[in-house]
Amino acid sequence: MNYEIGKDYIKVFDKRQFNPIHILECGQIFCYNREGDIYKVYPLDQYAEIEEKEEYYIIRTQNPDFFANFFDLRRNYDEIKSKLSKFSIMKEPLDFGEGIRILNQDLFEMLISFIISANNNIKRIKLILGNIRRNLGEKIAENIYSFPSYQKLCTASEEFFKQMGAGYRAKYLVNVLKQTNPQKLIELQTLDSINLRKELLSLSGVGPKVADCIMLFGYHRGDVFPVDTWVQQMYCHFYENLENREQIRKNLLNEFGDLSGYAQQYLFYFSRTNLKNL
DNA sequence: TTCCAGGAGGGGG
DNA sequence: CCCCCTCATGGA
Repeated sequence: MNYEIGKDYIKVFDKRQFNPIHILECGQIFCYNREGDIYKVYPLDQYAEIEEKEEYYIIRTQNPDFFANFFDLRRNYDEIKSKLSKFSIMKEPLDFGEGIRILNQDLFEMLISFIISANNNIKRIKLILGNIRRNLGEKIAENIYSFPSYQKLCTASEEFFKQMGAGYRAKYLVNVLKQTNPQKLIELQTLDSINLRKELLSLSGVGPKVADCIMLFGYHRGDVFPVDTWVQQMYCHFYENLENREQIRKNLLNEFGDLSGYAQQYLFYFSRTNLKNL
């Protein structure tokens, strides 16, 4: 893709392959804010601001290399979209979510974030994670705090996570911090998707859907299809009435193969914002 | 008031 | 294996 890296910025010229609104609002990330025309993004302990210019988007950051990888800039999404466009069901979602990219997010942050996401809504997920950041993280910008380190999170109690709003998921968080750590998650990268999924499923608070989200947004696996309530509604609307999410997942994986992860994100974004009006 | 949200854990059959 | 229930919380 056409982009330019400077000392403290990245300019992205191909607006059809990079739309910060769709990238950030499509449900894959919880650490961002919009202030006027500027998007502020703060994965892990990094920080960037994105603004649209006439000929390009500019990402202002002290760590452009990190965000070039974070925004998956080296991947050509024209190819992916071209292949996906052969599926008739993808026509509208591709148009609606033009410029979506699958982010390369931190494994440990994905684990914690998507445990909290279970049976929850995005607004409240952002709220809970923001509470945890504000209480355990370090200030990295005005009113913005870093994602806490593993060591810092380990000092937190179940009662603390409940106070942050995590509800009954507080117990899962305390448990999972004992089961694994960031380094162990990195070491799982070498596993094939079947065994990686098996390992993730052994963790507290990680079921089929959460495991698939971690694999897609953290490990960037294309051969996963997270099935949540929106995907299920989408499937019942466009394919057939099925209540078994595991069966839905298998069918969609069989349909989209290694492009499943990308297809899922377009379909999820489209369904969550439009399906209720169809 | 009831229902729902990027579901998972646990028990019983 | 499957089916059923429960688990906080806040907005609609």
